[in-house]
Amino acid sequence: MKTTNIYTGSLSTIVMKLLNEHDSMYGYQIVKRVIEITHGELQITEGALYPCLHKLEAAGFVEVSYAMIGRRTRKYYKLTEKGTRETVKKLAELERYIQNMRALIHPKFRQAE
Amino acid sequence: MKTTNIYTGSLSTIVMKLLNEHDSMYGYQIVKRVIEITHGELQITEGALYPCLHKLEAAGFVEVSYAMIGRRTRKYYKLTEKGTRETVKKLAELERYIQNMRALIHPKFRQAE
DNA sequence: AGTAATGCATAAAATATTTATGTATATTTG
DNA sequence: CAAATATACATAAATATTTTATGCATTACT
Repeated sequence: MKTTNIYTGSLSTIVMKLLNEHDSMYGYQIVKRVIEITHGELQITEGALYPCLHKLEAAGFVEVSYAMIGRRTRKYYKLTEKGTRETVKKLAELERYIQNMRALIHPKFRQAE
Repeated sequence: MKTTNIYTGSLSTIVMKLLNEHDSMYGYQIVKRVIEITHGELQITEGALYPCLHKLEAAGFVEVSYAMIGRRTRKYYKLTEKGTRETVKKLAELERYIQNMRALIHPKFRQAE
């Protein structure tokens, strides 16, 4: 039984929060930044990241611009206003997740009934 | 774009921790207990729970016993020793997840480089 | 008697991620 | 300078997980 990945379902939250902080980022930069912040504990795969970014774009949560670096095209993603509102929701959801998991895991921390 | 479920990937951790606390539980009880603890915010579906329990059993993490309640059979799950060791790992993984997500979400909380 | 709750379970569809692969440019290092 | 590594995008197949839908049967409530 391959242990399930607990990070499943968190990718878009992570990406959107990073975009919210950095104003504008490109894919490779996101991958590196996550490794940096989590000290290598979380390594986003490109196969997950790019489809995620494309979905965010399709949903109107990010907008895209291009930059030429030498002869190479770099694709920048930036949160739209709609995307920023969605990010707020995602972060609130994450906070609730953490609170709920705390309640489940540390019964002492359970809120009053 | 249907928002992704952040609880994805956490089900077996939740189940194993509850089993660890309660010594022995049956499926329906797990569903109800999670609703109770999270004040209805997390509702485990049976379609997810039962396959999860069966996988835990196949992996040797839980063992099963039956009880007759009236004319109805109730199936109890109990952590094995191996399952308890796995639960410890899962909980450590969850703590790391929360720390990493905190580092990603609240840059102020980031650990020293 | 009919509805809701208890209790198990599976299957189809939807969703998400990992792994593998592909293409191309740029930089570092022996 | 050639080879290895890093940068940078992307997609497809396989895998994993969950939601939604369905089914069966018993028990409690109204």
